[in-house]
Amino acid sequence: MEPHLTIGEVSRRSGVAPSGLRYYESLGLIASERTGGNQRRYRRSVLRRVAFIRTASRVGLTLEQIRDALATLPDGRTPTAQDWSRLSSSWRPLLDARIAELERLRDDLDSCIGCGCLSLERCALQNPGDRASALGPGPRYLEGDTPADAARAEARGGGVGAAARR
Amino acid sequence: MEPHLTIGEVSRRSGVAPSGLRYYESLGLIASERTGGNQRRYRRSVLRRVAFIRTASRVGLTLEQIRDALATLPDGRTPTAQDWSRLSSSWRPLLDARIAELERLRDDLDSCIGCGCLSLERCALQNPGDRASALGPGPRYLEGDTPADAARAEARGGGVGAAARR
DNA sequence: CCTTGACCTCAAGTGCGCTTGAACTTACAG
DNA sequence: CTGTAAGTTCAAGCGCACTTGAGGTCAAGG
Repeated sequence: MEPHLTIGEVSRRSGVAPSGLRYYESLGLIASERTGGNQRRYRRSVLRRVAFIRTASRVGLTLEQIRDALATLPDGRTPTAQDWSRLSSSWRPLLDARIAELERLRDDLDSCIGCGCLSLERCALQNPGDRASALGPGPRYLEGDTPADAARAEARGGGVGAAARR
Repeated sequence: MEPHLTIGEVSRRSGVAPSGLRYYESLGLIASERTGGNQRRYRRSVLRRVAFIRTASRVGLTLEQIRDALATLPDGRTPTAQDWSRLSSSWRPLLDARIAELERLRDDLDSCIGCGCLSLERCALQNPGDRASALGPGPRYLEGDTPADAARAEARGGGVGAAARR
């Protein structure tokens, strides 16, 4: 299968803007060949790859983590359904953890709502107990000096592939 | 109650770095008085306010939304437990929605995992059906031109106070 | 009085995930 | 052949939530 999709076609079919696709390529998440006139041409498999990237991103992984996960795909051949399945199944625990944390937060909220306390010392909302925090892929990924930062940094750490672990 | 907490004390007791507290103040989320020597002094109620900010932030609100929510607190008097309760109860639907979305994503993942499809046309993961997306407070808040961006922008829109509704 | 640590302001930097703009080239339809 | 839509590169910008650094001031103990 020779590459024949233009960046515009991939963009339309994936919902990712051309600039986004170029950005993905600059990070090594997708690849393209070039025409004589230096224009990108993609093979159809890039669509699945982009689909994976978008979904993984929705799940909350950083592009770096996704790149690492994609790097574990077989080199020579086109990835099989099993390959993709293996990768995406690794999201499961991550999703479970995120859901659990939000539920805990919600329940704490419920138990606090009557008192309106939000006390720093006593309130469950303020003292998460387990220090699992990070809700989404927020900003600041540095390990910090403050307790709050440290706790946040802890909560991080990917669940896919050889994701950067600290 | 005259203000007597230094920024360092508030920082230690809230877990928010001094720079963070100054940043909050610059955005109008908290207030302080000054000593003769221009140093900040806080009243104790700022601790509860900061607690609210941190928790709301964990829930996924932007600082702007939080500021708007805080603006609905009574002007003259110190907020009561009921005031805080009213504010934080507005998080409930937001949390519920986020949880529901993640669960849907997880379930879709489960049904996809066998096939490893991630097909752009057929896969539930790729066609969320309802276009509720946004997982956490990610980047890019502009309403975009692409379908993907539009869908993302839709998913946004706060649930607290007079949050910017487009 | 002096040192030390905590505080001040202001501008700039960071990290992520892109987008935008300028200046230019290519591909294709008529 | 020509017009135009779509492509190219590169640098810079954006939005959020902060942090960092430079250069200086303040407050309290010895």
